[in-house]
Amino acid sequence: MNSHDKRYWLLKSEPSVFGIDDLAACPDQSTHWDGVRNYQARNMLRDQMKKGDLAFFYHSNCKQPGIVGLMEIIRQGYPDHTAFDPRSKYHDPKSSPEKPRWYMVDIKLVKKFEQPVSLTELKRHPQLENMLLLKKGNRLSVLPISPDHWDFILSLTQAK
DNA sequence: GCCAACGTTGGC
DNA sequence: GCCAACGTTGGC
Repeated sequence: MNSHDKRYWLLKSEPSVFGIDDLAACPDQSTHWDGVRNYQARNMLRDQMKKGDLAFFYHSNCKQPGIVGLMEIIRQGYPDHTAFDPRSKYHDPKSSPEKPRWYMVDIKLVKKFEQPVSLTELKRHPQLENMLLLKKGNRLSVLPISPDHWDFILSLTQAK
């Protein structure tokens, strides 16, 4: 068991690039969360995300943006090797195995919601008004979620 | 496709 | 260190 307190996160991905159904199709419904190229997000992946933490899967930049499922962090931050690959679209020549600049975690699908929680719905609830995701201009692809918000959003997925 | 709100780059 | 130019994100 983990001795630390479990933390909650939200991870964004464009479904046209990698959506929750792609994750569901992965062996063991698990893969690495690669391609994060923002320092603030990197720091959270590298320093704060721990094995056993839970994360919402958020579909961004698509017709129906929203939270579509939840995942577990099964491996904490380690160097993102796609940065080392010149053929990868995530290649960064300034990152090397000796001095990695970017990090990723491994995640596993826990549940795909039968009823996704759309961005529109999230905005409708005053309980969520200071959620980072809903702050103006927010563009971070990795965001912490407070336990209260986590529980509240989960309760929405069980609504009829 | 538009555009606001960022983040990054690089000249000075 | 400043800041203009540029690139990206992401809702609409």
